[in-house]
Amino acid sequence: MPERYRAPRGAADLLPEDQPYWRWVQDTATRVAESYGYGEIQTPVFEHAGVFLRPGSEGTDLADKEIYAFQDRGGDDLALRTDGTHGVARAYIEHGMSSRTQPVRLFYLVCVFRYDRPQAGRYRVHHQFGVEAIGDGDPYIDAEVIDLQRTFYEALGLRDLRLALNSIGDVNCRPAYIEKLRAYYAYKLDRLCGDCRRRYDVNPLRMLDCKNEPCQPFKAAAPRSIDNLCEPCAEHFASVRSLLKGLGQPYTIDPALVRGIDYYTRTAFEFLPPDDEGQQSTIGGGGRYDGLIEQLGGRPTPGFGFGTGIERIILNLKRQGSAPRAVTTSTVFIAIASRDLQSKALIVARDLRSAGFDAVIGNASRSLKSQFGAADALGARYVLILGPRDLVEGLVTVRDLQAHTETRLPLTEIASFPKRLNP
RNA sequence: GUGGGCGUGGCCUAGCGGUUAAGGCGCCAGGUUGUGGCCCUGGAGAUCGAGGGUUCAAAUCCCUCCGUCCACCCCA
Repeated sequence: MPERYRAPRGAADLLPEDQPYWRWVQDTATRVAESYGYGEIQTPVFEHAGVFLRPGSEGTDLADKEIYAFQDRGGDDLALRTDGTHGVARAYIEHGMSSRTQPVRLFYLVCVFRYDRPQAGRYRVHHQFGVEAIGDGDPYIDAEVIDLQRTFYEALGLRDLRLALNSIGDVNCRPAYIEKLRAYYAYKLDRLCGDCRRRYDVNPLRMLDCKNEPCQPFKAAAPRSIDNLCEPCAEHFASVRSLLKGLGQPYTIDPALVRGIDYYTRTAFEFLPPDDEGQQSTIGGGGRYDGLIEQLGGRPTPGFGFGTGIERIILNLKRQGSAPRAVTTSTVFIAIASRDLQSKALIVARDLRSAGFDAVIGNASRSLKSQFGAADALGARYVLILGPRDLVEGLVTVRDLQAHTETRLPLTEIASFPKRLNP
């Protein structure tokens, strides 16, 4: 017995019946992004591992334990993409996009890979819709992209999402802030949870969103990054807030919002469902990454973007009972009464398709009754019966499954039969 | 990486120590030798997740492993 395989852990199949949701979300994403002037970009599923594993990326879970890295047969170190931003940034540099009109506005719909234990709303292969505006550090861009994201959610009917906003400073002010944070926690370490003691060394910012009970009292009084921004960062953040206010875009400042990817600077944000009880409920998030392009060998170039998880969007759409609008089709099912008419059926089906119908051919070795059953299961509107009895007169029978009516038509006129059937 | 729940035909579920593992959905066929959705009848389809153990006897009890789901970590 050959081994029976199943999809690898955390990797799911998307069956035909799942597609309406996916199409809906992806079509909406494309439409909204293009309406803001963003152009679609596709980058490879894998990159040189160094694109993701840069100096500074160590200490993040994403780089340390979630990356799918491998050597190919030629010995190159490659890695499956963990997000969309890295590849886009690499492509921006590689294709000299800095000589295009700035900012370069890009969007993508991609699958990304993270080695992690799957659970509700989390997979090892998941899909993201993302947007990147590269080459303009103006706070206006932050507001535009956040606005785009909310517009996208609302176009899907995802309402009441909460926007959590923070600023984590830049290379000029963050080191000092981190030291301040360390100083604050230094003499409290023995009262913190084990995770936080570990974070103290590796990534002190992460201590801010610890959920363990012993650490809660200290979090509230911890120094906040927004109170420790350098002047340019503070001005930037104030502008972003002012622009969001002008847009009527509600948000809450979340001093504990620290994003897990190393390249973020200044603005960081997340969209969360209104009832966000779960910890992995973030629907989408992003921020500014003014150092990334430079880290990848480009000239210093600011960037801003978000990524949002399609699986989580669909999860939330289903939770709130939203469904894609049903598509009405007019499929014609060709039932074959006699096996020697298969060749004829192929031709008739082709003619119907070029007349704009969907046409599906029945299994000629099955009874007509069975073929009608198949037409039903398919949701076909019409069944065209191809049988010798009609054919000797050059006719076919067409049954309307919805109207329960039936007509015989000349074979030469089938392309226009609905008009003849429902004048 | 850590913890917990669950693994019975394609799907959902009953059985929880003792004759050929039961039902529903779905699938196939017949009831109309050229006609659907309802109904009736019949049929196919199960190494009871895998391996080991206890027992006269195990889907049922024990152990190990695997898978899966949920939670933690973290993130979309």
